[in-house]
Amino acid sequence: MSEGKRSAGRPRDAEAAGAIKAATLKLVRERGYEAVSIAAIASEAGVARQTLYNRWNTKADLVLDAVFEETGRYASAPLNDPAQTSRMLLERFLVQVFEHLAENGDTIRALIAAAQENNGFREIFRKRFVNPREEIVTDLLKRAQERREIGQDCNINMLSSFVHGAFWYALLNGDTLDKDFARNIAVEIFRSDRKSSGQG
Amino acid sequence: MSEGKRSAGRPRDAEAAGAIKAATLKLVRERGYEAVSIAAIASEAGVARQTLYNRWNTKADLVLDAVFEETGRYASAPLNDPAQTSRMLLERFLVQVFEHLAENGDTIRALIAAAQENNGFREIFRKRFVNPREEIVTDLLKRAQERREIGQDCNINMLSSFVHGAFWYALLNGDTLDKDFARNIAVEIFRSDRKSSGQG
Amino acid sequence: MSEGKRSAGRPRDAEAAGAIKAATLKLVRERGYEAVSIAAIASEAGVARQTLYNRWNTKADLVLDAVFEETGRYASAPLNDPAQTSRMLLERFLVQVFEHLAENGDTIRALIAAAQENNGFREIFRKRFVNPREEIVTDLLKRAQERREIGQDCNINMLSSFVHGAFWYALLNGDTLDKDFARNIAVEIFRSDRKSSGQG
Amino acid sequence: MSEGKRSAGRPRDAEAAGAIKAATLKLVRERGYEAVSIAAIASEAGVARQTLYNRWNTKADLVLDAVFEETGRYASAPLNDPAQTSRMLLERFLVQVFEHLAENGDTIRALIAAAQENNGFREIFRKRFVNPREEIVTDLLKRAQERREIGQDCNINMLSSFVHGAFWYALLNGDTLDKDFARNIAVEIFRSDRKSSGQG
DNA sequence: GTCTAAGCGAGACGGTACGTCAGGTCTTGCT
DNA sequence: AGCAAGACCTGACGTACCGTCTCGCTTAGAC
Repeated sequence: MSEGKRSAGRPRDAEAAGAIKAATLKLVRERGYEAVSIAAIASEAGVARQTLYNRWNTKADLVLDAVFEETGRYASAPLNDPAQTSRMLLERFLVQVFEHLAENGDTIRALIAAAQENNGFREIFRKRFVNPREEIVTDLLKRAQERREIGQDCNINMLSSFVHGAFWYALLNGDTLDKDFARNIAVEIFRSDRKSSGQG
Repeated sequence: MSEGKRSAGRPRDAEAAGAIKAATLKLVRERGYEAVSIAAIASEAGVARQTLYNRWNTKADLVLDAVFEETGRYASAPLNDPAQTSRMLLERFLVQVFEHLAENGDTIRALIAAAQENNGFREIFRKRFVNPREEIVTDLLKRAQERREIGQDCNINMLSSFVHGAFWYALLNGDTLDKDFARNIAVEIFRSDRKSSGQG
Repeated sequence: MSEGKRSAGRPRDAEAAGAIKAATLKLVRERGYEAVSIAAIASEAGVARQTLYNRWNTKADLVLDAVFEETGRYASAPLNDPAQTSRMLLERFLVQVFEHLAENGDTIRALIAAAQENNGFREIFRKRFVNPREEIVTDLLKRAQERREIGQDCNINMLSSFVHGAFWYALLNGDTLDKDFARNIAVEIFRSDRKSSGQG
Repeated sequence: MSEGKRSAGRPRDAEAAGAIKAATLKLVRERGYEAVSIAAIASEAGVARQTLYNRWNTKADLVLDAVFEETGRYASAPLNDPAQTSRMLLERFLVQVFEHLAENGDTIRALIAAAQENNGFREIFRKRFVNPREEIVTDLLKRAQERREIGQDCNINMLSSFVHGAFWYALLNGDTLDKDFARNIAVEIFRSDRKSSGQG
């Protein structure tokens, strides 16, 4: 009863979606986003080209879906572990993200690129990818504020932008995202002695 | 000594380069990077398509050149004005940048996207575009450190990444880059009371 | 049994082939073989350029097909009319051929030219165009030999080469192929008093 | 006095013409007429492309010149040797021609092809190549007629067309032109017993 | 000895055509 | 109504030639 009236006609092949997403991820990782054609994905998945068009509007949609299949389920309960400092939690979060990017960075970069060339896709990408991750960090920072690990009038959103911006900037410019980088971000966000007057 | 020996053969049409770059900028602004074909640029410039291929290897090269023609010469003596706080100088720099991006943001976004799809171009883009701007901010921050406006052991490069990352992130996600945003960045970078302990 | 199993997928547009061949013939007749581009044919036929590439490998293949469409079905039952001398039959055949060439001579010349520049095409042209016509003449000459209208040890193939050679030579050199020419060929092939000794 | 007033300016490089023609022949023999570009000839000859345009209007003109340089000087005094039958003389002439074609056949075929695509060139080709060779055969046949080796009312021009037509036809269709073929042509042209009535 | 006219090497230029590729739509018969 | 297959239209790509042009340099005879 849950799904209302099943529409007439042949139902969609249940295995097709999985095969297509798997093929998409495989090819995008191997060759890069731009070098992969829709025909190549269909062929790799053993599926007719039209089947892709039946389910996704654009290549970007499809790749986004494929990446999320794998990616959507990360993220981690322990980010509000009260036994840890917020700095430690942020660092741990970033290490997780960077590990994910070690494998998927090129694909993500391609998605960011695709988002620049298609406003509709940029919205989808923002909603399904950017915003959820942003929320994780702003939540973390809010708790830090509650726990007095960070100043009351700090601009949480701006700090979040610093965090994400820093690694987007690095990612897009080809810098390596390693544990040091994660720690350095966390350190600098939570630094108390930014102003030298604190030392006088 | 100026230009060495002129190579043999008919010299390149001096006006063509200008016309091509102008046409490129015009079309990229009107239609976006991906929607502009080489043929369209050639036609707009009143030039044979082959002439473009004679001078640039890829569309990205050409657009980069065209953008730099206009863009390379901004940037601002007064960033070391000793009568101003570094926070004010940073804010002023960001306002300048954002004004430039108001017109060229779409093109820059397209270039960043193109850089993700072509490693060679990413290097060029980094050298000719990213690094110079980064240097402006790190220089500013170093002087701030010398003037004790910022802590001695702050990570200058990380703060610079925060600055650039913040507005790249906003730019790529479709946020507006206005004067408030510029001020907020500067405020947060130079905040003294980040840690709540400063209030205890 | 007629056409075997129809292959999957959308069938080829049945009208397209006709339109394309008609356009091809029209343009080749108007402008000559070399001056006709594939794009022009496609445009004249109201069809995408790619459609031509889907069906024919080269312009020569296409033109050959187009010419044969019109040309393949001539040729004439009455060439073994026993009430006529072989000389008359040959003359009548040549008149038919020359009438066809009056309209298609330029196209045929272009095909012969194309055959010189492409060995594969020369083979096709020979099989589909040259050999069938040659056979008509050799058959006629064989019957003439059986009917004692021509010497028993005459070299039929050589005489056939004389016939076709004579009008190819004329065609390719721009001479007119009229009824007189047809008659003169037939007369000379069947001449009894070639050697002056026959007059002594 | 012979060559009128020499025009002012730098005289044409005397060696260039030779080098260009040699390069032309070499490349046309190696690659075929259509596959050779003017740029390739210029490059092979070590000469500027414009130099070719200064001296020849089209590629066909150039190739024609190049072939004639080598070819114009054949042909043979002994074709009126009174001690030989005309049949023998014709055979000998054809053997000479076929030997020449063994090396230059492809080039000649290309020229014939080029003549079909350019009326102006066809005229030149006819005057400088076809007619002289035709005259050799018609002269030979006229002498044969005077010597009563051939009937008085034979159509000399038609027989000449048979001779040239036969080997053009063979050449253009890719048949081999060997000594047997030469003999068979001569035999058939001079056959006395064409009509079987001659045997009755 | 300049002057002048032309050829030359080099190579850019406006064109035109090529053959390929990809995207997105459509039309079949089959499931 | 979805699917496999594949033809179709559109339009961009990068390459190859063509014939013309524009440079700076060279080569001569004319003045």
